[in-house]
Amino acid sequence: VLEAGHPTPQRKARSGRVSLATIAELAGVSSPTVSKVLNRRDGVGPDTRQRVEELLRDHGYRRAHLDARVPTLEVVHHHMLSSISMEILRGVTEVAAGHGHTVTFVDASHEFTGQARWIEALVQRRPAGVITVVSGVSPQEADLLAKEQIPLVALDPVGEMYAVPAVGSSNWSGALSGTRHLLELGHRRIGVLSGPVRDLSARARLDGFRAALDYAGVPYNVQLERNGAFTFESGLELGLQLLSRPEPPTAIVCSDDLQAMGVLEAARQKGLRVPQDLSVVGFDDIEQASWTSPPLTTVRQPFAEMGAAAARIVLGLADGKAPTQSRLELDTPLIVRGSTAPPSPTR
Amino acid sequence: VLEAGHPTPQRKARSGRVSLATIAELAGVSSPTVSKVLNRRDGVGPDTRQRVEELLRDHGYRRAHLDARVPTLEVVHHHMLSSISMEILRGVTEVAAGHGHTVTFVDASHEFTGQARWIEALVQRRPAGVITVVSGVSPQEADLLAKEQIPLVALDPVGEMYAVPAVGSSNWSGALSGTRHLLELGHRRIGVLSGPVRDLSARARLDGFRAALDYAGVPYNVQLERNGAFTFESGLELGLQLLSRPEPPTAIVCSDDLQAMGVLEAARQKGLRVPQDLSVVGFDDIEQASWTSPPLTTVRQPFAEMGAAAARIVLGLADGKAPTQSRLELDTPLIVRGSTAPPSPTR
DNA sequence: CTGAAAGCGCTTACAG
DNA sequence: CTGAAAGCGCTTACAG
Repeated sequence: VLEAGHPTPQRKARSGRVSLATIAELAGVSSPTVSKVLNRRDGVGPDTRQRVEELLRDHGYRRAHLDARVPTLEVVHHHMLSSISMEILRGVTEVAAGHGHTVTFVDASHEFTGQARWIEALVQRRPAGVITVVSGVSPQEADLLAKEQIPLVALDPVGEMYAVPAVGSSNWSGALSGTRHLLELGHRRIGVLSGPVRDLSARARLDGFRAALDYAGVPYNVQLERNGAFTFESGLELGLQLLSRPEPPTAIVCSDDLQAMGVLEAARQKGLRVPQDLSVVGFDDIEQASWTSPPLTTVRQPFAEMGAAAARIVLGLADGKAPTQSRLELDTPLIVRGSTAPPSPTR
Repeated sequence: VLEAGHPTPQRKARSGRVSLATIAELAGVSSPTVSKVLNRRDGVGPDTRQRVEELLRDHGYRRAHLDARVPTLEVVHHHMLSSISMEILRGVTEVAAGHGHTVTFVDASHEFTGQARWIEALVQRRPAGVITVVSGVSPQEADLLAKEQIPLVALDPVGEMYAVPAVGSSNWSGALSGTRHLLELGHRRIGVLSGPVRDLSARARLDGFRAALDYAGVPYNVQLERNGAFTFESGLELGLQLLSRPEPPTAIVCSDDLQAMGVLEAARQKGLRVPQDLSVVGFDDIEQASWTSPPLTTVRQPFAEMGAAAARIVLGLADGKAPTQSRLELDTPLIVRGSTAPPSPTR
């Protein structure tokens, strides 16, 4: 029953949605009160708050606008790295969700026709922060983000650093401990498959390998070093090369698990048993590493944790908190499985 | 030089950004004019437009608010499927980007503390559409999305369908052709590893397998059927069971590549050579399938294409276009590699 | 082609 | 605890 004389102003229901003012009217309170409830501010009586909350819910109220600074972290990929990218994304998402942020997946590996460059589109969207995965960002891109005050963290970046905060893992120490493991088992003729030359983390792994030999007083034999890509095919091809030498290595350290899987296949093709005739060490500890035959001894990169750490740093940056260090390196433990053993005495 | 008497109102530069009014002032035009330029409406002279555009650019103008309906597709995962999820995401992203849409990655596999249920948070964000990956959505969740007019497409959903448009692949025909391939090679004692019983696509694969036998007049032997999970471990365990039988199968059809990799390992442990002593067929054609030893013969699911198709359908739905069919099935070609061969005559 | 005026959907600062 | 008033950052409808 309407009270006599009570005005019933007609709200234009734009797009069929109720406005804050409508809710206020229905609740018999003012707009500021509804606004306070909506924004979880205090200064609203418990009954009023509850009544307004109910109305808001029942009428499916949604704000008409969102702040342009959207609670989103954008994760930019230039190369898709299948299960690795997924692990990183999982880590980022977990932290982001805990802070009420959403995660946008950006594939910058190819520019789409008619699209602005990914960075321009990204800037337009005004995310709270950006995380680049594996391949970093150009100095110009970093500058643009800085100018736009969009915080950026590089995850395991390749190449130069332009003072962008970064999260990586201890590539050098990882390769060092993988190599030491082989040395301790008694190997002396150890081959190494390195990664892309322009890739700093690949370089760090190679240096860690060399450092371990050096430290153990084992002379470095360039003949046993092969440079390749982070792929199965590369591991297969270079593994075959190394194993076809007159004096083949008794162990091979790889810079990537895919490579190591290629080496496992090379050994198979050469009729060599792993680990009896050849020990193999990988890098990354992807899921498949525990399913190879034998399961792969490898250096673990904690991808989900790296994603989570990167997310925490961007989120902090967005809050005006400078990171305590410009580069965070997570630990790379050696996971010993079945692909390593002492060298056979006959070889 | 300032004109005498020209007022210089002080704009409060909130958050350091210029407002539309500031730009209008600088351009010596009114707000409506700037608004028109901004929204690419006509009714603005070319010179004026150009001047305003320049000012907008030079001052890095950004709108303070965004329409709540954001050009975003949200991809919801309940289980992470490593490289498969990544492929799907790639397909979705490519199509979305082509339509100026962004892709948000939602991990609904566990609810985070203090967070609303993922669906509530999602509804608040008002994406243009939602794609669920592999595990679908509850009827309540589907209803909520329908009520909120947020279009939904289920990618390869498990279980019931609640009239949600879906994109899948031809599971039944895929398993049929994988099995036929073995029959044509001469196999008769063929084992099968099925997937989770509640999973409709797993069921379709099992049925395709049975249909192939049936059609070829090969009697079905339940003893050679094992029910398991889509994991390496499951494949290893059940493969071992099957291969330990007094009359082991000469071939095994798997419902998943990971399972098939487990079977490969089981064969190895049993001292059986693949494909001479045992043929193995997988399902999915994940990247690793070509790196096993021998490379896996498998039924390909075109994940990126499925993601792309799902994206096209939600985008259409968001545009008010009903899909031409409620379920789209993409083709599942058989990829013949090295893990299948005629059965050895001695076995 | 342009802009004064009104309006929308909020929020803020403050008086009571 | 509540809300009238002012204000922000836009857009709309229309007069010129």
